Amino acid sequence: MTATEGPGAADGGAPATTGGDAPGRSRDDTVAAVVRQWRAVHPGLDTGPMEVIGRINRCAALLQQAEDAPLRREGLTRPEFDLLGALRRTGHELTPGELARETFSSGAAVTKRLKQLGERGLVERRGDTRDRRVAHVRLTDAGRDLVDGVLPAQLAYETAVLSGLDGPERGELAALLSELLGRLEGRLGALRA
Amino acid sequence: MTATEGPGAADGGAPATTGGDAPGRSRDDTVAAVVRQWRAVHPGLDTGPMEVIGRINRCAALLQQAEDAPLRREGLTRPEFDLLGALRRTGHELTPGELARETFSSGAAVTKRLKQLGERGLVERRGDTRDRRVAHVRLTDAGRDLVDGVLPAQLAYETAVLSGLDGPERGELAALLSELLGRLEGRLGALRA
DNA sequence: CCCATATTTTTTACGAGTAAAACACCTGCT
DNA sequence: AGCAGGTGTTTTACTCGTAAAAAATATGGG
Repeated sequence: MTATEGPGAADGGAPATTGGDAPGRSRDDTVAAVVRQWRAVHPGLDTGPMEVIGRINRCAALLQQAEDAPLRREGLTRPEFDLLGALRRTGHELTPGELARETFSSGAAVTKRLKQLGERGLVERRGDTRDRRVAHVRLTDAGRDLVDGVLPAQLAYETAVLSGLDGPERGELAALLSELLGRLEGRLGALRA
Repeated sequence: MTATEGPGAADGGAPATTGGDAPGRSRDDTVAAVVRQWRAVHPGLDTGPMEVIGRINRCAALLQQAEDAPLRREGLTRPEFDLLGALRRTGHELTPGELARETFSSGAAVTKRLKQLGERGLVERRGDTRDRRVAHVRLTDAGRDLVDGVLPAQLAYETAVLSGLDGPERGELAALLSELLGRLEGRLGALRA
């Protein structure tokens, strides 16, 4: 989780609320073991959400470690690649603020990354003529080439990492995650109390 | 996801490989938008895995922010809680090395956390009598009470956060994630080349 | 016109994690 | 016994992200 997370986390739920049974027999992953321990210690607790949240966290941690491999080969961290990718996929210049929103990171982090990427000749900046507070950032040719060169390797690697899931399973997983994500994005700000 | 990630990341796939259609109509989440942008710029690319990996990363990021709330109220970070939780759910003492494995973090990180948690009176340590390199860490009464006090709030909060998914959906999602996680945990070490 | 306030970006101070080296200690071989 | 090499833990040096303050500029009301 990024970095910071773990299956040692607070998640492990009872199969009680498990409705439809999916394909494949129940593999015994780390989270299942953690859940069993919690249930043994606190039999009364509804550990349901752990099954989902714990696994999302752990999958994210493992996937990121894996995903980083092709990026690292090109000397990029994932946040850096995210920034370059945002510029590449939108196809136009973005301000630091827009980049921060686009990559879900703080403005300060974007400032630092831009400085580094600029020194490496991957991005350029120009000031806005109307409003002299704002800057406009764009990819250099080298930056664009780097993104275009890394992206296929990145996607191929991700495909390999996901190869355990067949087509329909992957589609179902994507759909369920989309459902969850849609709700999280819509409602989380309000819940954050 | 620990930490460092983002939907600005390299994920966004074509619905091409999407087999079985899940319940609910396709919500338009952030990842879907990112995927559309990538496909517009690179029409030939198989963006399939993005749909899954991008969403897992983004969900992990959002969930963690949400999850942190009940923990923060008690002055705990998630890694700290993971460490205390490992001690609580196993029910016995653990060595720093075991704690590192159990919480999927580095030994150095565990050393630092133990120091802080020790200063707060939540854990205690004693040296092994046979092998004087190893230490044994256990929860103090205060530590155990803290975990037991926070856990219900934590789980309740997680339930609320997941309330967008009904029972069967949650079960299916847990099953699919378990499938993926099982394979990742088994195979990732080998793939890490 | 000038001031108060808001906005965009950068700077500062600091906390947290990591990798690699350092320590301290064990174990087995000779 | 003595030492080579291995294991468990901590320390060191460094990187990276963040929150909060600062800097620079815009905007609207009096």
